[in-house]
Amino acid sequence: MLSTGLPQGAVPKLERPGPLRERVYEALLELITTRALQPGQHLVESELAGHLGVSRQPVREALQRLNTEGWVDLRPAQGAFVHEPTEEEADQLLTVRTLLEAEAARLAAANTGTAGITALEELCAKGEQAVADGEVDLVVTLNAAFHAKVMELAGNVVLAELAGQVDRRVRWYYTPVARRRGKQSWIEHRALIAAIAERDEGKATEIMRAHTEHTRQTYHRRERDA
Amino acid sequence: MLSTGLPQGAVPKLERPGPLRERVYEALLELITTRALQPGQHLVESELAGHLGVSRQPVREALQRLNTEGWVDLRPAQGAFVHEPTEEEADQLLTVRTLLEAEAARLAAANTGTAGITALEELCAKGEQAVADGEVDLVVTLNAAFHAKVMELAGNVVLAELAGQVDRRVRWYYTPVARRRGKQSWIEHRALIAAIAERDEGKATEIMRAHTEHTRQTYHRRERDA
DNA sequence: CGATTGCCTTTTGTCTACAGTCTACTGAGC
DNA sequence: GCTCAGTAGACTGTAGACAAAAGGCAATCG
Repeated sequence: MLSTGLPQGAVPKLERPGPLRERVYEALLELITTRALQPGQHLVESELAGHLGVSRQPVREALQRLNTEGWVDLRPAQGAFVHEPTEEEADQLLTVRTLLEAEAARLAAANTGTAGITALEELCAKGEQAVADGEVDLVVTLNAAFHAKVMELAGNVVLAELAGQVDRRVRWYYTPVARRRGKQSWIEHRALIAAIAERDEGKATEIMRAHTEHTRQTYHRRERDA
Repeated sequence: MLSTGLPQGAVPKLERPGPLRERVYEALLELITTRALQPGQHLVESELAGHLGVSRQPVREALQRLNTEGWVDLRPAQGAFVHEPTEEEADQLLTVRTLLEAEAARLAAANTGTAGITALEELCAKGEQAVADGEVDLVVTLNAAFHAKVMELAGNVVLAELAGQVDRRVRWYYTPVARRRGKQSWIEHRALIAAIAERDEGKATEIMRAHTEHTRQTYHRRERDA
């Protein structure tokens, strides 16, 4: 026990900058997902290093991590290139996402108590409000938060980690068309909450599966309507 | 098109050593999975570097990759430690594995032609032979090969990648007890092949699910019987 | 005798330098 | 005019060196 009379949360924890490679990683991921770095673009280590004001080393480490996670392709002795999503890959990612999310819904239905339900309902309310207000970016954020919450309630850390990566990449592919699926999406969220509250595993699984399948179909409609 | 009259596979590809970090990565992974490096052990970069005859840099890069894949925990400014599997984590991992493998079985049933069936049957025959001969290591290898083949037939690269990582970690946790599940396992493999050959997606899914669930139960029996 | 504080060792985090390799361009030969 | 060899440039892959942070130990003060 600390014998100083300081109140618990008063000390701002003296924000440590954290490892440089982490921040470089975050920065690059941000640049990629926002399309500031376009697919296929050649990433030169020294350029990025100079641009970010660090040495090549942290940049290298960040690039390698991005490589293992599928964001960039690392061609030997040639450099890093932003990964170019293919139609097939997007479809496969969506398949996996459906699988993981559906399982998360099932586990959430099995484990969640009233506290969790309340949290979901709050997020859902916020989301519906954001849709009504036409705040597109906020809707996207809240949608991610909702799914993340379901994942959290599932209580499977391994599953959550995998789904986190898959989701982020799906969102990357999907961003250009994410705008159109607004209202209907939150209706489905409501149904999911109900199923979880009833602890109906099968129902929750099916609703989530249908929900992410709708997302996939929206994605595929992209080409025709674009 | 190459105009040289050389046969296609004749040139031994002039074996390039490949990036050092890759080889270091493989080496460390081998050391971890074989328990040469025990869970919780502190991995010192300079030691590993000296031991492997390389500089610290490739070791660092390998460690970071191992970190993102969950093999080691990288505590800031303190170093790398071999990850210590917990009971809970093992269970979650097995859950995810069941999920991924079952989906792979479903997709394999949907896509596989006669060539694929033949390949599976060959692997299965080899496996049964190895069980009969009591060649334990070979059985483990063939089991992995069989599941990898099913995954390949599923034709979903993303799914395969995820399952590959999960499987490898499961096998790490599971190795000490992997010995006991021999004969029964290959009977189930036979059933799975039949379901895939019939293109019965539901049946294939269920068989694979039951199969990996058996594995999980075997794992949990470990404590009592050990 | 116990707690605290300062120093010291160890290890990581970062930067700079050098060597190997691939690409693209230039110029000569056919 | 086209092809091919040669060469120069650029970038990555690797190594070594320096600085900063964390943990451990001992000496000191209460």
